[in-house]
Amino acid sequence: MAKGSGGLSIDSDPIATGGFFLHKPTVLTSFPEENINPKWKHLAATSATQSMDVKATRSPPSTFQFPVKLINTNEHDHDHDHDPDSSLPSDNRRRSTVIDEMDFFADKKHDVDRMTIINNGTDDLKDSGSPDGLELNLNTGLNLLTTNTSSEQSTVDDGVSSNMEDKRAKSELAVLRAEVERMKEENLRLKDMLTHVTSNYNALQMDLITLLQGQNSHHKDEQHDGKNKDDGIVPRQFMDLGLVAATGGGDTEDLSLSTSEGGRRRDPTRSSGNNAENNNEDGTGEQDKKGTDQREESPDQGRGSHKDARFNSTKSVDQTEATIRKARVSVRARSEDATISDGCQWRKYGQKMAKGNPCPRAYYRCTMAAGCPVQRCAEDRTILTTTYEGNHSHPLPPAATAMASTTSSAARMLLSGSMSSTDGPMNSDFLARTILPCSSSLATISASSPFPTVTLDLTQNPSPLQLLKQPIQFQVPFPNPPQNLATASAAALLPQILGQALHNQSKSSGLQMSQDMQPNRLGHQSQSALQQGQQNSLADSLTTATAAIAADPNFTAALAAAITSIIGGAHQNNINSINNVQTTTSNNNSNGNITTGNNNSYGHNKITNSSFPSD
DNA sequence: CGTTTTTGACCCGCGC
DNA sequence: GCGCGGGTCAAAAACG
Repeated sequence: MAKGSGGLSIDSDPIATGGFFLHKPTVLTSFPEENINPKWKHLAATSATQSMDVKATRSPPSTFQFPVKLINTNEHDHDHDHDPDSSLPSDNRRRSTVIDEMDFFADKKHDVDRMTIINNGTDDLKDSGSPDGLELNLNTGLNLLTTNTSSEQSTVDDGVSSNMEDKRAKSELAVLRAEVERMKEENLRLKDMLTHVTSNYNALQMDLITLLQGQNSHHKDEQHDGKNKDDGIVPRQFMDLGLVAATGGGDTEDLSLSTSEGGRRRDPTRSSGNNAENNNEDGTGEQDKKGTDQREESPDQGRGSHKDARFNSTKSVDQTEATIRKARVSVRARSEDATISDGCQWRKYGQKMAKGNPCPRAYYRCTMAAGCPVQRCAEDRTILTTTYEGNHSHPLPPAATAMASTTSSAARMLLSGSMSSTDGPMNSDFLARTILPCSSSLATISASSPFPTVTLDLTQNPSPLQLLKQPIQFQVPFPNPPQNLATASAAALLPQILGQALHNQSKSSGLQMSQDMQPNRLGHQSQSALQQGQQNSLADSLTTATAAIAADPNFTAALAAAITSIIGGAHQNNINSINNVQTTTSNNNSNGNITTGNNNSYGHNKITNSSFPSD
C-alpha cells in the first residue's frame, strides 16, 4: 500500500549517501543544463584552459596533445606582446584577441566572427577537415590566424599611425604571417599524424576486439551462435551507432516511435495480437511481430512473444527494428525501496509471480505521459532489478533525465552492437570491455535472451585496480575528488558512464539532441540516426565515446544526477558478481525492510534476463 | 474523492 | 492440442 511515491522519493542510504550527497547538489542542478547544451558547445563555452584540458582528455592518446600545445604557445606570445610598445599593443591586442578566438574550441561556438573568417580564409582547410572534430578544430585555428592577420593588416593600413609604426607593424605582420604559414603547415602535418595515429588506433582496437571476441566466445559461449549470420566486421558495425539509429527510423519521431513500439508495451515485439495499427507493413519481414504501434498509448494487449525476433534477417534494417523493439536495459541496484527513484512516475499495473522465483515481479508503467512506452519491472528486495523498455514519449524531469539517458544510450549501444555484428556475445563483451574496461563485470549484455538486454549492475563494486586503470576517464570529469567515486559510487557511475558515453557519442556524431530536456530526450535518437548514418567509423565512434566520457562536463553532471537518483535507495554492499545475484538476494532477504512496507513484496532475485541464471 | 495498488482472470506465444 | 509462463486488464480495495 505504500504508494508508489516511494519510488519517486530519493532515499539516501547512510552509507551510500556519504559519498554521493556531496555530488547531489551539483549534479542535479547541473545535469539538466548539461544535457541541454551540445557537447561541443560546452567545450566552446568553457574557458580556454578547461577546454584544452577537455580536449586533451577527449582525444586519443598522443594525438590530441598537439593542438593544445600550439595554442598555448600562441597565448604566451600574446602576453608578451602586450607589454612592449604602446603602438604595437593595439595591434597586438587585436592579435591576441584574434588568437584567443583561434582557440580550437572556438569553432564550436558558432562565433560569427569565426565563421566569417573561415569563409574568407580557408575553405580548403575546412573542407579538408574531415568530419572528425579534432581535425576541424585544428584547421580552424589556423585559419583564424591567417585570416585575422590579413584583416589586421588592412586595419593597420587604414590607421593613422606614422610611417615608422606602419613599417614596424607591417614587418611584424609579415613575420606573423610567416609564422602562421609555418604553423599552418605544421598543423597539416599534425593533422596527418593524427590521421595516422587514429588509423593505427583503430586498427589496434579492431585487433583487440577480435581478441576479445575470441575470449568471449570461450566464456560466454555460444549463446549467440545462431546469430552470426551476417558477419561483417563486427567491431565496426558495433561501433556504428548511427547504423542502428538510422535503421530505426529516419525521423526523430520515427525513432522514438519505433523505439517506443519496441519498448512499448510489454514487449515490443510481441504484438502479434494487437493491432496492427501500424502495420509496418512491410517490409521487414519480422515486423509483423513487432507490433508497431507507434503510439504506444494504449497499453493494450500486446502480449508477447519474444522469440520472434531473431536476428537473422538479412536486412540490417530489419534486424535493427527487431532488436530495437526487443532491447531492454536492466539496472540492478541495491535498494530497499520497491522501486528505483529515477525521477519518473511509475504506476504499478500488475504483479506476477515469476517462475522459480519466490518473489513476485511487478510491472510498472510510466504515468508521466499517457503514451509513454517506458516500463519497468522491479524485482528483488535488496537487489532491485529494473528493466526499462522503450523510450519516454514526453519531457522528463531533470531527475529522470539521467536514468533515461543512460538507459536509452545503453539500449542503443546494445542495439548497435547486437544488431550490427549479429553476434551478440561478442558485442557484449566488447562493450563491456572496451567501453567499460574497468568494469566488464558491471555491464552485461545478453544477446542470447529473447530480448537483447543490457544489464547495468550497480550492486557491484569494481576493483580498485580496475578503476585505476582508467583514471582519466573517471577522474577528469568530476569536480569532486575521485574518492567519491570509489566503491559503490563508482559502481553506480559505470553504468551511467556506459550510457552516457554512448549518448555523447551520438552527440558527437553530429547530432545534438534536444538538450533541453525536451520532450523526447530519447527522441534525439532519431535525429542522431539521421546524422549518424553519415558518420561513423569504428575509430571515430570509439574515440569519441571514450573522449566524451572523460571530457564532457555534462557527462559528469549526468553521472552525478544518475547516481543520486539511483543510489538514493541503494545500499552499498559487498561486491557481488552478477552471477551471484541469487546468493546476494538470499542474503538480503534478511533485510526485508521493503517487504514489510510494501505489500508488493517485491523481492526476489530472479532476473528476467537470460544472463542471470534465474533459478 | 481521486489516485494508486492489489489481485484474480484473461490473453497470447511458445515448447512439448 | 495442451500446458506453462509472461504480460496485461480491470474491478475492488486501500491510501492520502
